[in-house]
Amino acid sequence: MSKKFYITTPIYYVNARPHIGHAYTTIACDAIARRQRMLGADTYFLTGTDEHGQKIERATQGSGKTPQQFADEVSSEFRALWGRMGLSYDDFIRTTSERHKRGVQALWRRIRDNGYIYKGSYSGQYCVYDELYVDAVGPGAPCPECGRPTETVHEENYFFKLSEFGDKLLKLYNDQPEFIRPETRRNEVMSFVRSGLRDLSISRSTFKWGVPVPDDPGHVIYVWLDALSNYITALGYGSNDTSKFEKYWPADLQMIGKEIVRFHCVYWPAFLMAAGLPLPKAIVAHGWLLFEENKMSKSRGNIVRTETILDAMGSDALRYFLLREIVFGQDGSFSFDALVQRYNADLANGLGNLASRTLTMIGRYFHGEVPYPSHAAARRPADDEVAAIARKTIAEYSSLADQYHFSRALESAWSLVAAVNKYIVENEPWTLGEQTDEMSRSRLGTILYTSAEALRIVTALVHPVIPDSTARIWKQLGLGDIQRISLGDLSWGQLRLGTKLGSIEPVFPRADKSTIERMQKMEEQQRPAAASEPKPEPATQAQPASPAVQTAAPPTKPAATADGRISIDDFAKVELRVGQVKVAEKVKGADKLLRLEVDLGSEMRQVVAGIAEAYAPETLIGRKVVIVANLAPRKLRGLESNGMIVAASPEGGKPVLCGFLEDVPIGTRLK
RNA sequence: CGCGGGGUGGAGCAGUCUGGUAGCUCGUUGGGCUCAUAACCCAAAGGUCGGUGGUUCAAAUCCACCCCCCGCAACCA
Repeated sequence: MSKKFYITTPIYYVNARPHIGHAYTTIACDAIARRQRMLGADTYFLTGTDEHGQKIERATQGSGKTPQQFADEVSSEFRALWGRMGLSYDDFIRTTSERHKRGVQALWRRIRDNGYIYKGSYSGQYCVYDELYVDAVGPGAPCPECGRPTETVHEENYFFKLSEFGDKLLKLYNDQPEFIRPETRRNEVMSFVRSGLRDLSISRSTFKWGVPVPDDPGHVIYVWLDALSNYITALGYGSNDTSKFEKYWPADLQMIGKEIVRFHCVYWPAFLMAAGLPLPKAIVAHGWLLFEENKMSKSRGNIVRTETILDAMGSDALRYFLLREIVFGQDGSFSFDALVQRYNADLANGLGNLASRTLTMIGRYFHGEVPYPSHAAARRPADDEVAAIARKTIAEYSSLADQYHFSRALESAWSLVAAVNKYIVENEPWTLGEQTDEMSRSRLGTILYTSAEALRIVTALVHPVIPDSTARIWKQLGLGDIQRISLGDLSWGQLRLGTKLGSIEPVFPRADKSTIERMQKMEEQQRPAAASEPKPEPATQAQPASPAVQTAAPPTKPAATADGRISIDDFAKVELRVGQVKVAEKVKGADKLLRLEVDLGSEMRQVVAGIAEAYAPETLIGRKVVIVANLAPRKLRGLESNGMIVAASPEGGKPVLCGFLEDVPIGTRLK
């Protein structure tokens, strides 16, 4: 019986549309799944979407859509993109599907019947964004995870006895050091668990969009319990047919992003332990993908759309880049420049060119049939060296790929490409091609066989990473269907003599500056369109049904004309006045804040301004500044700020105070 | 002591767990080749691996302390 391999991606929350970060995780899993299939494992690759929760329910309020419609839309976007990228998942689970709901409820019952669920009440702060209760902070306090304001809630909930699992979890981490990788994540989790676990609220009664708690339909199951269980419900857990569950569970690898480590490494194993189910064998957390050094975020507007890269360069270019350039587990940086450079250097000039030169020569000198390597007089040590390097590469690549060190594995594969290029140059097959004597022909055959065989090996090894282009090279080598090869058996010398080459065509056309420009243009065109798209964030905040709520949505813009300009009346609402700084001092405990007392002529105002990094307090005394005089007061670091100081704020630079070239009386209004 | 990530040739990064000639890509300079996608190969210049101390026959790697940079939040009305 063949080995099985069950691999999962996180299920993606439909709160956000698919972007390159989602693609990164899924591509990594796809490459692993493909490799496992080529190794002969009975592989099952799961991905899906997470669709419940208050955030989704709120997002659709006032939009005219039901949560289900909204989830359907975004979920299908994920599937469309994955389809376009040819991702080889075996199943796509949605948390709103019947099979999932049934499974979650079955899991709930089992945990409950084992005595790990009780009813209690909670009153305190709750972060809607993270779907998380926040301990020990007052009303309106920001969420420690995301900084968004929390809401005060009073709920009767079901609780999970997480507190009973601390020791068992620590034992798990100790006994199975491979359970969480990389190690920094493991350390984080261990210190989190050591600091003590509290029981976890696992139901909500304040909203409806979720899976009902069995036997108590007034509650829905906590989204994380709901979401995490997808990994088993997709296998039929809790259904009539549990054959897949029996066969594939526990998972061999659960891939996650570093932001959800706690849920997967603490809560999930605890839930499983409580249910008496086997635990996954490994959880691997990858890093974040940054865009040109910055974190990608909606607010920055720098999320790169995967479609753009697919359109301009194809799926393999992206796959190769992400897995080669980024050290798996660490944060990585994406940029169009780096993408194109990597593509040209490794794929076009490296593998593509090697294929092209090798196959062209076989076509020209041997009528497109793989020639015979000579075993006799025409053999040179260099030929055996290439074979030796190839053998070493197979071993090295396999070992690194099995540890998910993609970048190093690929580096190793490309060292074989470089070795063959060098071999070709040093042996000058083109010179031999002009000779007709037996010896030269034999030598030429050996060189080209050696090159082609090395090419075949690289192609097979990296097929899981760049499936489309390697399949094409495989065809050009005359080898048929690459899917059928067995990686475990890959070894030097399997290329059959006389193999008839397919038609030769470039697999990786060179990219250049215009490719970059094209991608940038595509992104720019996308942005304004995206802005006008109905935002999932609630636009209507009219009914204060939930008092403390302030979502992260951009502040409501004042009434504006169609082209975004404001009337003079609107401007007149802003009272700008000249003031003179009388007192300036640092706000204690704050890096950026200065407390200023500003003379506006008619009154003194206390203003707190974020300019401490640009101006020393003493240099401001006596200086005339412009103040927004009628701004609503606001507390900053405990101090009330009455007004705002006007400054130019260069992107990424320090603020520069506004001033006048001529002298102006204090209190003068600006209009 | 807020959380996190870093400091390795000009740029970007591996290597650090498991000490033993510091590696890769790009760039620069000079040369070679012409089979190949203006691709390929060779050579050269360029590094006190943030600092100090320690362990060791041996430290980029292990230990201790310190310095600096970046992201996020607290604090940019």
